[in-house]
Amino acid sequence: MTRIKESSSRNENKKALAGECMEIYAANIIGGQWTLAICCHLINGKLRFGELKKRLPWITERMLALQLKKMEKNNLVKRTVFAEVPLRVEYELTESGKGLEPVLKLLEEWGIKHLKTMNN
Amino acid sequence: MTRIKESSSRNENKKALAGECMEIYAANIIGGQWTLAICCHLINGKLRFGELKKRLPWITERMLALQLKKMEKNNLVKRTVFAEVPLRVEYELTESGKGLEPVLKLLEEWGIKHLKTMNN
DNA sequence: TGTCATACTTACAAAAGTTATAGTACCCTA
DNA sequence: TAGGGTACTATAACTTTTGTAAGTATGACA
Repeated sequence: MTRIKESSSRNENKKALAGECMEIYAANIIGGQWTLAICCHLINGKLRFGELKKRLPWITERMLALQLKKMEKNNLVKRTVFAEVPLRVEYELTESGKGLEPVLKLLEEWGIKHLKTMNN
Repeated sequence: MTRIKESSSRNENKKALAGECMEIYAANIIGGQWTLAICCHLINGKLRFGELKKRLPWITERMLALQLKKMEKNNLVKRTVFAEVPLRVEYELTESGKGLEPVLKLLEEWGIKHLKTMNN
């Protein structure tokens, strides 16, 4: 999972900020390059690894696997393995993950407005 | 400002995602390590460079300057220089920046709830 | 003349995050 | 026995972000 150095100033700062401020904590959790994109696709229901891959044409398998693992660890998605052949693994949002929906909506609204202010 | 390589896959992916999805666009804008922290402090009114520095004890001058410059470019903050001696420079949120307030609130609420789900 | 305060900037280095490419394990089917 | 599909993993290279330490410009003031 690309280990991080617990003792780096960078990491310390990040933890300190997230510790004293819940919006920063939240932003850290949803902040990976592909995290929100994955959320957007899962918000309509569960998907298999391969389905997600198809919907995110530019992601590499490694990144998809890494992000999903991180999201699972962060309690955003639930992973279910079906012992079939070929193997089937399904990913779906947890309750906490679904709770992001209003956040995403607001972010989207803000983004639209903000983009307009940038174009003049 | 630490130039980025326009042609990297990484940058292309980022642009593609932000282009098709406004919540990702928004997340990219507020996603710097210190961006939200700075917003939180400016939400109560304008502050000078040195005042911000005091309120963010672990930030380096370099990072503060970089983030503020990026936030100015992204139309989140307005920079005003007063030709006094010693120099005085004030930073305040733009209208767009102030528009982040409800987003921050929701993020905070989500963060609090989410944190609870992680502690058991 | 030298020191002080403010608001930066620069050069360099380290860390974290992302991408590229190839390979694994499982078991089914031909 | 060989090939195929699914869901990954391993390793290394590369890009971006952040940190460290030192230096700049300005003009007031002693």
